Parts: sequence; C-alpha cells; structure tokens
Amino acid sequence: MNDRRVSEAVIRRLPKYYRHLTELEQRGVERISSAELSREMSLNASQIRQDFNCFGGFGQQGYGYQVSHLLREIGRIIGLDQHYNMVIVGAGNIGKALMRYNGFDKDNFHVAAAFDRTPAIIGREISGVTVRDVTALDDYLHENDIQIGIICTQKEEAQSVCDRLVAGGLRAIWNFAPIDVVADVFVENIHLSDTLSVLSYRLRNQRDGE
Amino acid sequence: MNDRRVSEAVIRRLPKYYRHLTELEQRGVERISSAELSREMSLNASQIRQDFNCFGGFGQQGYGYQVSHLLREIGRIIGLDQHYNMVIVGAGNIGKALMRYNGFDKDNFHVAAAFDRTPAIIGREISGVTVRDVTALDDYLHENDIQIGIICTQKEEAQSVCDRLVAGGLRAIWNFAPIDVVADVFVENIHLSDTLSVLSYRLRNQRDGE
DNA sequence: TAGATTGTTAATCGATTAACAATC
DNA sequence: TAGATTGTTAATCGATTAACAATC
Repeated sequence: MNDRRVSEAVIRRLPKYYRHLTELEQRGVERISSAELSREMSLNASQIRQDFNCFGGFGQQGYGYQVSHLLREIGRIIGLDQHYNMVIVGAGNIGKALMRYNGFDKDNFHVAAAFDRTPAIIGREISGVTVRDVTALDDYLHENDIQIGIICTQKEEAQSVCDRLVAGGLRAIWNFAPIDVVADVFVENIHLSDTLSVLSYRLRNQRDGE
Repeated sequence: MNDRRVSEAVIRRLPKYYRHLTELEQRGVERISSAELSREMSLNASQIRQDFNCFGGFGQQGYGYQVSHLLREIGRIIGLDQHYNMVIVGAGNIGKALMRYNGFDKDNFHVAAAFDRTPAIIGREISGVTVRDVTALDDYLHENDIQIGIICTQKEEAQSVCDRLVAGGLRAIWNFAPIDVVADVFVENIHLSDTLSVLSYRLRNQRDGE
C-alpha cells in the first residue's frame, strides 16, 4: 500500500472506476485484469494498478481483480456506504432539476430540504420535498444533521449562502452558481458553462477529429 | 508565442481567466500584472504568463496586461465571438433546466430546438422553444445548421442519440447522461454525480479543513 | 510447475514553477 | 534613466508509463 498522499487525479478517477465496475458486475463479469480494464477504459494498465494500490492490494497475482470485491472496496473508499443528508438552496432551474435528479443513489445522497427566497416557489413540493423560505435556513441547519450543501442560487447570493451553510456546520459544498465560492470546508465548484466553452474552443481551433 | 500544442490543462483554464477578467473589467480595472492576477486567482504568475503566451504576447513589459484587450483576446480564442446553434435531446429534469439556463450567453449559445420521446412533453413550450418528437431529429439536423448537441436522455439512449447527432453533422457533443459517450467529434462528458462522489470521498477521508 | 498478473520500483514525460534577460 | 513586468528558457516537481521481481 502506497502511503503517500492520494493525488487529486487519482481521487477523480475513483468514480470512473466505480461506474465501470458496476457495469461489469451487472454484465456478470467475475474477474478482470488491469490489462483488460485498461483497454475498456482507455487508461494505462500500470496507472490502474498504481491507483488501486494507493488504497491497498485488491488484486491477486496471476489472477487479476475480483470485480465484486473491487467494486465494494472502491465504493467504501469513495464513501458510498455512507448516508448523507443534503440541502439545496435555490429552487430555480438547476435546483429543481437536482431535486428530481436520480443520477445518484437517493439512499446514499438524500435531499432533506430545499430553500428559496421567491414567494411563488416557497411551499411548492418538488419530488416529495417542500421548498422552504430561505430565512429559515440557519435554524434548520442547527436543528438537523446535514452534511452537504448544494448552492443553486444566482451568483450574487452564492458566497453569502455558502457562508451560512458553513456556519450551520456543513462540511461540504456543491456549488452550481457560476462563481468560485470560497470556504474552509470541502468545495466543488461546478462551472457548467466552462465545459461548453471548452467545446467552443475546440470547434474554433479544430485540428479536426476528436 | 509558444507553438507547441496547447495542453488540456491550459484549455480548461481559459474560461476561468475569461470569467475573472470579465469581473475585473466590470469593476473598472484597466490594467493588471500577472503577479496581481496570480494572487486573485490563486495561480502561479509564471503559469499565467506561460498560458497567455501559448496564444501570443498580450502583455507589455513593465506595464502588465490591459484588462479589456486581454479579455477580448481570450474571448476570441475560446470562440465566444462565434454563434453556435444547439439542440437538446431529452427534455427531462436536466434538459429543461438547460433550456431555461442563462449561465451562458444566449446570443452566443442558442438553443435552436429540443427533442423528447415522451408524448406528454412533446409540444410543450419551454423558454420559447417547443419540444419536438425525437423521431424528427434526423430530418431536423439535415435541414438546419446546428453545431452542438446536448444529450440529456437516460443513459440507455445516450450513445444512440449521440450517433444520430454525429450522423446529422454535429461537431460537438455536450453529454449529461451518466455514461461516457464515444464519438469521432469533440465530446464533453459531464458526470455530475462524480463530483458529488469526490465530496463524499473527502468527507470520508477528511484530514480536515479544505 | 509454468503462465499470468499483480505490486512496486525505476524511467519517462509533461506540467508547473523559478529565474532572468529583454524591453516598455 | 530606473523600475517594473513581460516573454522565454531552464529547473523542478509530480504524474504517467515501463519494467520486472514477487507470487498466486
């Protein structure tokens, strides 16, 4: 087991491994070698072995990796055996979409409450969750055990909402407002339009093909 | 001007620069040095100069960079002076959210049409765009000049939709289905829940702080 | 045992950072 | 001119890839 700090790049590959292994398990594949996996995922086999060995030896020499075991271990490393309560602030386009989204396991990542400041939206029920007045946010956070805050406000309010979430004890922020929020907890700033800009760049500067 | 191929990392920093410079221009800042910018953006000053010099010398020795000029140049490099027509396939949660989204400039990135296969949704108007029957997709693409396809379907349909978009002549795919679509054009696979998994990983393995 | 494939060390490659001469 | 700051070359650092001994 490699004990040097796990790099950012490795961490971001973990969900990819998890997804692919889930696929393999569903297809009934029982074992896989790093070479085979490397072909399927367009990664380097050495890299795959290095990545897995950051967390301990999950393979067996001469055999490869047992898919179900590896899947379970990576799930545990990512923390998918945990239960997280989340709040969404801002029940506009993206907030609502995330409330209804089922791309992540609902048992694992649970939307406990949603908040907005618009009277027309407050009180509405979306995917079984009633939208509350954002003025009630701070009290709510103190009375409930929430781990993750999702920011879907306008960019102007994002940082102050973030501050309130952190003051309320949250340890992780998933921000969709088009600004980098800054906080002394774990933050993922999602900049959707940045990725669209990347496509624009490539179209503009296309030295063709992919 | 550095003529070696512009690296992936540089490309993905371009939208960040663009956002920050827009901010600066709005605040009325006229000039900025790489040192100052590095502080504000938490990047290294050398890196900033290297990045800009991939595309030519935008600065002036002893002075720094003129914000408005740099902003305009980076916008042009990204291709934000272009007009793109886009189609959205899948008018579910995320599809609808993107139709209503105004995080990207509407003049620049225009949603020309949306498609779905669900009768209840077909015909509905969302943000001024009527949802069409997805069976009409191929004809539509041949009759209209579309550059970017946005996939917001279930993961099961994503690849076949992608194939149809490419067959229809599109050169760029923005995919939100939780699967990596493969195509011989430019593809951005957005895996929203992967970033949530990263937060989960950090919470699980927190050696505290940010 | 022989063959396969891991775990791990070493080599390579590329990206980031530092240094400094050029120049405004 | 002197001072500031770029553009660019060189040094460093870390991540990726290759190699191979360990071992199932």
